[in-house]
Amino acid sequence: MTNELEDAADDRELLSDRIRNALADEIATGRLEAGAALDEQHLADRFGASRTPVREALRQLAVSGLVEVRPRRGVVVARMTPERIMEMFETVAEIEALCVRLATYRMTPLERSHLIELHDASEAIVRKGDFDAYDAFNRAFHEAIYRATHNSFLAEQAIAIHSRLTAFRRAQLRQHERLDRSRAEHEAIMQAIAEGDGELASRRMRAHMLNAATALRRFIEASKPV
Amino acid sequence: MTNELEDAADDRELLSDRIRNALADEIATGRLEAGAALDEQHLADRFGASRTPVREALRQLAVSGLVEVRPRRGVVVARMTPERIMEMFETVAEIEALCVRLATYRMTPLERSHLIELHDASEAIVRKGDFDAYDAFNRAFHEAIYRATHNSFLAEQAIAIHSRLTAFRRAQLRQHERLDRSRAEHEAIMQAIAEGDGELASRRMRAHMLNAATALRRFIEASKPV
DNA sequence: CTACGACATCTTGCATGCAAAAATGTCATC
DNA sequence: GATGACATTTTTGCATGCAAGATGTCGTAG
Repeated sequence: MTNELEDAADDRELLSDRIRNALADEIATGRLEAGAALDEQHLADRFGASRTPVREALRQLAVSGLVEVRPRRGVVVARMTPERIMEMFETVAEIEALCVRLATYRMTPLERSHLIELHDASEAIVRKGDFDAYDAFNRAFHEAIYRATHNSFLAEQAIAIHSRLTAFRRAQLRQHERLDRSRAEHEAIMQAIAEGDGELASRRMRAHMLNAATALRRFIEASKPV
Repeated sequence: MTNELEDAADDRELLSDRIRNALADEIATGRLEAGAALDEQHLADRFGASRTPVREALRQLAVSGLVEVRPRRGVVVARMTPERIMEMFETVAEIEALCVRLATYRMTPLERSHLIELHDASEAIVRKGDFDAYDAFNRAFHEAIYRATHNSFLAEQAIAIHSRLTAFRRAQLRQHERLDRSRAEHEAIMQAIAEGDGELASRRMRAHMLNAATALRRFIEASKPV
């Protein structure tokens, strides 16, 4: 009778939602790798549920693009081409750029000081070379910017798209010098924000994100010697 | 045994997908109005299906934000506050602005001439005051720009967000002078594209979208004398 | 007349059942 | 050894069943 979700958080939360969240997390973190088949019965057994909530979860994941449904032929973790990944990175870069521009003009002093705090704390993380901690910080940093746009719809969209790249970003950030550069780029963005120059912050953010993408591309090409 | 989907397109398409598409269309066009309850059994009867595919469709619509699921209390068509609508408009405006900037720099001559053709044809539509035709043209115009970014992921996101505003845009465009102004704004955007000035095209597109939003806001405030 | 609560009804959430399509395996033929 | 027809197994797509939670009604107490 034991299953992974048995003592999960809230009993009022729907089973299908918990399964969806669990799978989304596994896909985002890369524990479920691209192309992996998601057998309904197998997942149902794994989560101690029936196929119905599993199916609902899979259909929902398909809408957010994390899995691919091939009618009557099963569901697989979304398999993305390098081109598509680069497209996603460019999109995220542009959205981050526009978020930071709006945020620069709209953030409250409180939001600004919170962002500075976050950024300052990241120095210690970089020094320790703690990839997981930097990952968490990075997410917090970018989400703080999204929220500072004072446009919650935009923030939601940004978070959704950003999170779809999590799996790739993790791989890419596991390089020490990239961690260093990432923080330096954040520093430059912070400066532009401090000066109230949204356009400059925007350009720097775009460059920051595209640098990350380029680092990733190199990483992919290096590890896949076709 | 008659139901609305009986002679629908492709027999290989999943029932749940057809139901989802049908509902998405009804919500986008406003035939199903915000706040309307979506009873599973009722919809199942309406589509000549059982509750299972209906439930799958509803859950998927919830992910794309068209409906709201209140656990154990049913599903309703997403009810949006004026603030949220304005947020959505701003988001769309910014995304359109970035799309047209990228498109200006990347579109092929073929894409450019296609866009010009579309724009030219819209003059007759405005003269006739054919709202539905202009609606269709407008969609085609904007989607042509999305595609011209040569970033299909971005284009998909843009289409998804744009379509969520369809219901509101329709209401807003049913004013003759707005139709006229809309075309004039397109004209200005086309000019910037022709000059290869992506930044200018971007600013004009943002203004164009925000004008539409402002027109809508007036419309809403006028029709809701609280 | 309002507030409260027991009861009845309706709806949802999930499990299970079943038919059809797809995948897989078997075996004969070339 | 490769190929293809056919049987078997597996898996999906959808229908149905049932229990628990939500909602509505009505009677009674205050």
